[in-house]
Amino acid sequence: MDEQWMIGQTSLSLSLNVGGPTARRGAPPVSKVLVEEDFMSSRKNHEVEALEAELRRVGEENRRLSDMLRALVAKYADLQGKVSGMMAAANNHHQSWTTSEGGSSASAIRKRPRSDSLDTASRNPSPPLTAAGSSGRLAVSVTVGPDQAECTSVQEPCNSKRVHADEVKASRVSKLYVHADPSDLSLQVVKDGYQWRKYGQKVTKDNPCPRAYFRCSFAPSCQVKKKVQRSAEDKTVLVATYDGDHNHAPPPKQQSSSSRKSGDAAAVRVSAAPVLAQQQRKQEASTAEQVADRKNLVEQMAATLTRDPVFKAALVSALSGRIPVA
DNA sequence: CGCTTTTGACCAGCGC
DNA sequence: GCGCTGGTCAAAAGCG
Repeated sequence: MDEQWMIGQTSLSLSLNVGGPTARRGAPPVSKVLVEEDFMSSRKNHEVEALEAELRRVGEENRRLSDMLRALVAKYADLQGKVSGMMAAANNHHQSWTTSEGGSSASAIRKRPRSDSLDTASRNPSPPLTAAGSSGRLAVSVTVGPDQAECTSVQEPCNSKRVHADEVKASRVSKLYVHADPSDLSLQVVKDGYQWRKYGQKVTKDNPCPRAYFRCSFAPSCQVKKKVQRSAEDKTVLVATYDGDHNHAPPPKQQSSSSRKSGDAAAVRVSAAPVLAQQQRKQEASTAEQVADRKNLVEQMAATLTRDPVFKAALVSALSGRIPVA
């Protein structure tokens, strides 16, 4: 987003001209003055004073809100700078990651050898982890990218296998939070454009709601896994944990909708919402794509803010104290 | 008939 | 070694 644009919009969105043109001193409607001048003169003076006071108050409110918006924009610019730094660092890290691709793979951390667990997982840029666009659902994704794990090289010998595996795993794990209808007990509502096959369900210790395990069924060699579980705190929130990167493109809409359960039209009406990891790995993206990425990032941020009760409360209190209750 | 889901069993890691 | 826990397998059932 362009903060210059935002600043430029402040006068548009916050110029609350409540008093209207008739509130100006010395410019009353001529026809009314002719007809009711004597009768209305004292009352009009009263109204003009009131309107002037209202105008001053609104102007003050406008100034305060503008200040708030400027502060918000400044904070946004600060955060954006940090994100840019992280992206640059990730780009450097990704280059070294890619060059070390020839050796053993991260899939070697798998506990059990399986016929389908041959190391075919590539380190291709992961497809967009998207927020499901089903009606009324709100999703926020959080990705832990390779840059956020210090030791991600799977070729380095490591004394602690456990720590090493955790680091490798953490480097490819991302979470997606989806607001779902609490009456819908299904864990299938986390639609992200990919085809998933459920292969297990387990009740975990820290959460009474069962956790469902999914595997990417679109490409047999794709080893991406997804865990979906309702949040223990808020059962309307589904937490989808993605493990690994898809080594293929997202299935076309037709194919995605051919699946019996995942055939929800809304499920494929997914925006190509980028997550940080994807942005970090796609420096070569075109300018148009970058603009779209930024737009989606802002949408995600807005969604996050609107879901934050603290933010809402602060906004309500800020506005309620300044907008008169007629 | 082929694919997906369900669900009990099994396995490995970890703490005691 | 034992029990707990998370993750996975695989047979059976369901569905279009």
